Amino acid sequence: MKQDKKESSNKIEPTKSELEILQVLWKHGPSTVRFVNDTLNEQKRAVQYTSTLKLMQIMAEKGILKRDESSMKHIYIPAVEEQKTKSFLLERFVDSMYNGSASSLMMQLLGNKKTSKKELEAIKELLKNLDKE
Amino acid sequence: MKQDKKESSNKIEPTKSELEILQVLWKHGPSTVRFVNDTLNEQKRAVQYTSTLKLMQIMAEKGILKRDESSMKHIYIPAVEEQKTKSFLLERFVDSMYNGSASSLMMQLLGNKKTSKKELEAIKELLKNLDKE
DNA sequence: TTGTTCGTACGAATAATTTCCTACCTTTAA
DNA sequence: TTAAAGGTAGGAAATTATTCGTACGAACAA
Repeated sequence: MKQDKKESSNKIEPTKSELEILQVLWKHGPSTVRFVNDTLNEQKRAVQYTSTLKLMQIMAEKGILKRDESSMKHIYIPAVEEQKTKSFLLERFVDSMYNGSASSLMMQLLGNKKTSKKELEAIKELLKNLDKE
Repeated sequence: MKQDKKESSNKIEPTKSELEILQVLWKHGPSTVRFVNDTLNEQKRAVQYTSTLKLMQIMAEKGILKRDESSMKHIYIPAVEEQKTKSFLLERFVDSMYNGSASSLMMQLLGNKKTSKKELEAIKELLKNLDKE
């Protein structure tokens, strides 16, 4: 039995705008276009309703989103789990920017002025615990 | 005295292709278009010389690259230091993907199957040392 | 000197992404 | 029953990014 249904290609390659939409869906769960559009306008930038609609339709076509058409107001939901997608994107980022070296990225993170003391502490704590295993 | 010269905007927003070119320059230092193009063709994908030329010219216009035109073969060099650019891009990535939480990213990294044992060890080591300070 | 090779400049074609207009249907309140 | 509000679909336009053809000058070997 095949694993995937009908996605022509199962590449997860969200564009910048698509990622913004995914953020909203990840944060708030399955949503209508109206909700996503409102949220984008509040939190990001002015964008026309039909623009968001179109984009989400395209994402559904591509297989990035699934949608429930049972009611008139379609409900959209990410086709792939948040963690899986983020893992993939992170991996790609590390590969292209740090030649695949996670520890290089770490170094950068630790040296980054923008990473707060609190964050640093949290990271240290995290690793300390991990070390005990 | 102003800090910047004539760059209309000093936003560092390299596109995907531009990033590929930056990688080459970061790795090999100031280079000619010919060298960059050859490297891309060897290590990445088939691309015409004039395409790489055009892109690098555009990058120079944007202020992403500087160039030395003293000899016929122009020499290109990144306008911003590797670390600075990488820091910026990493920060943006963390902000958009992990809501600014570096430790969240860490967690992801540690849970990622693709992060090798060796990498994990290196990271632990890194943090262990950092902890002593 | 002459032709071949290698370089830049620049315009335009193509591709990818994003935006929005228009048409038309459904729901709802008057 | 009708008008207004709110939905979807789809095409086309606008924007951004990428690719490459053509023109032409400089270097160099024959």
